[in-house]
Amino acid sequence: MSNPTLRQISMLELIPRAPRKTYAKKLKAQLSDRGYDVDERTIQRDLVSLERVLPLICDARDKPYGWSWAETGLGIQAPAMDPIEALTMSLAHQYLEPLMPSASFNRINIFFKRANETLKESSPKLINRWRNRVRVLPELLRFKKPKLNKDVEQALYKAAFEGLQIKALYRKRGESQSSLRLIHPMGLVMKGSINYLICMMDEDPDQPRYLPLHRFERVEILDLPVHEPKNFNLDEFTHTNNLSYEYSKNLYTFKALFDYTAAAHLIETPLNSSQKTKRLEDGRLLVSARMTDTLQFEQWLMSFGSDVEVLAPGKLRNKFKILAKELIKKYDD
Amino acid sequence: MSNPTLRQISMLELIPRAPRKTYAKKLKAQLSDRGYDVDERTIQRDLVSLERVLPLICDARDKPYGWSWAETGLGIQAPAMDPIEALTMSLAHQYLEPLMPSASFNRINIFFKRANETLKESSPKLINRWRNRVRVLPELLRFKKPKLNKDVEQALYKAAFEGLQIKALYRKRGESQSSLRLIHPMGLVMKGSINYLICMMDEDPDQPRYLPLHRFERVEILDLPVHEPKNFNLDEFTHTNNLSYEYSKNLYTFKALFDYTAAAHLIETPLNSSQKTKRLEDGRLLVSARMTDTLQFEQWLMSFGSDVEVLAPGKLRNKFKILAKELIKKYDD
DNA sequence: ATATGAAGCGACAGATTATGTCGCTATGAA
DNA sequence: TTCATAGCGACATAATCTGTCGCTTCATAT
Repeated sequence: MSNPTLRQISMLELIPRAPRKTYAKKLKAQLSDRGYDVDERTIQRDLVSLERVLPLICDARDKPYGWSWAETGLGIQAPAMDPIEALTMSLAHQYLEPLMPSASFNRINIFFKRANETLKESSPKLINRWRNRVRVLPELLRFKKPKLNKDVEQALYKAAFEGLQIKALYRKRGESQSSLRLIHPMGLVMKGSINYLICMMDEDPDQPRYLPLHRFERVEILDLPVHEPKNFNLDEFTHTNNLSYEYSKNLYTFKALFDYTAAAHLIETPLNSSQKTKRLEDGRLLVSARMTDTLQFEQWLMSFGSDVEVLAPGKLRNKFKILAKELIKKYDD
Repeated sequence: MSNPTLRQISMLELIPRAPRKTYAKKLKAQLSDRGYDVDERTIQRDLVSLERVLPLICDARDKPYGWSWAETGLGIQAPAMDPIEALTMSLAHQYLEPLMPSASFNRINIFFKRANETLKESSPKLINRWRNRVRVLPELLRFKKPKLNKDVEQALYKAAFEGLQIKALYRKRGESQSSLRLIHPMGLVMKGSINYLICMMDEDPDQPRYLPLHRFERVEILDLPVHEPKNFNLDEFTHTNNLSYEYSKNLYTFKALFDYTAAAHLIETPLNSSQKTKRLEDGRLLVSARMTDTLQFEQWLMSFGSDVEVLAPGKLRNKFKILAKELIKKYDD
């Protein structure tokens, strides 16, 4: 344990990225916990010597000096990402980019940057080819993402994680002015391009609410633990508040006829493992499966337009009957 | 540069994760390139001394010994992930899990594992709370993901990245037997839960094809560069092959009336920056925007069922008219 | 069976480094 | 001014690092 290498590696792992910083004394304590009991002087010397060869920054404006990794520096990573891992990371990057709020996404960009570094090093010429040759295609329409303040986002995550009350400037839907509120964060829900804070508000201490993060203007974390209803259950909350789409936990046996080309993909990516398909003589595809009763599923069915005919359950077929009639009413002029 | 710490860190960064391995001699050469010119004996000694304190594995069955990081070991990472970064990573994890092919996803799991490690350390009690209090909700129906062989996937990525021909056992849609083919990989397209290899096949050397990865049974990478059509353009290919949904690059001015509650989210997450909304006296929401002509957009509109009435363009309104008539035909019995 | 070569390992010695200690200095707060 | 805190230079000693060399082992070629 008296190995200077290992101690220095541990120390490097303890130094945060700028703008956060740490101090010799703190490092001494942390290293001591890990079994490296050395003089503070040694740590100072280590820091200075590592600073010469790594992107470390010493903020010497105040004493004690604050040490951090340069914001853009690449740091250390071992073991090396292998090229396939790196490719997969660059894919993950493409998957996430349109989905995550950009403030969050930027925050972890450094990991994807490192993946690209790896690729660049292993085959500098191929990386451009890869970029031109890989696409993650959207499955559905992409909406504009609401703008989200980075500090606000960070504070809300932190408060939700640590279970601390916040004082926040929040603008209600439709209102142009935001007002100061005391809020007890209880959870986060990401849905499409909108993130919601699930919380209790002091003005109505019985009913949990969901507030889109982008309507927060300023957030201050208080040092008070949140008060929340006993036995609060996030899943239950999202269901009863139409954040997730389940109508009920009811299962029914679904049956429908699809246009073959429109639904051929179901053969390889079935709705679930209960699905059965059969191609009929008229070319159409008969699909049946046990499904839970969700709005989402109905929307998905409707998106097929006239390429689907629902057979069962009767209730669902009926909904489509009504739909047909209402559409005729709208368009038959 | 004669600092043993830095040399050892560099060395650790050069050691791959098991089952891949590296050798003392190779390390000597690589370190020499980086300016650390030391004897091979020194490297051997470093390896042995680091093995005692880090999850390194020495495969001593053959000589030269093969060195690697233990498959499950956590490795080194500096600078420290800050807690917010770690939270964001754990979010990214939730976003990706249902989207990525699981073979890929497992491959980069180690990064998310590390994020959890960070959280566990900073607030061991809160991590469970976080798990219970954060949800990424699906925007659309999730299908079962086709099973994908890990080695096959890895080989196809590699071949696509490096532009090498492959010999593969591929099963055509509908066929139960797979057959051996010579294939020239040109790109990858991820769409929903299916990944496609874009490639030329020797049996038809003019027309690029797209083959779902899960229909490959075995892949062998050859050491021959791919032959591909001149000026191949992936985006063009996906458009003309219905992988991406664009009908044309045509823009039109879209106008429709939405049920207010069904479409209220458009106010905060507009279709694009050209969108304008207006609430009418009857409560409905008039939405207009410049849109490109895509199947996807039409499907999205249809998924609203009778909660939308398309006004313009006339062509699109007409499509809905026809839809209404066809639905009536199907359901009016 | 023998020769050959490659790789690992122990030993050694000299050079280098690492470390704790101490005292001095600079800085800001009381 | 005094006091406390940190940083820093110096120093002596212990610990280490490193290149070298020769021995051993093992697999392969002859």
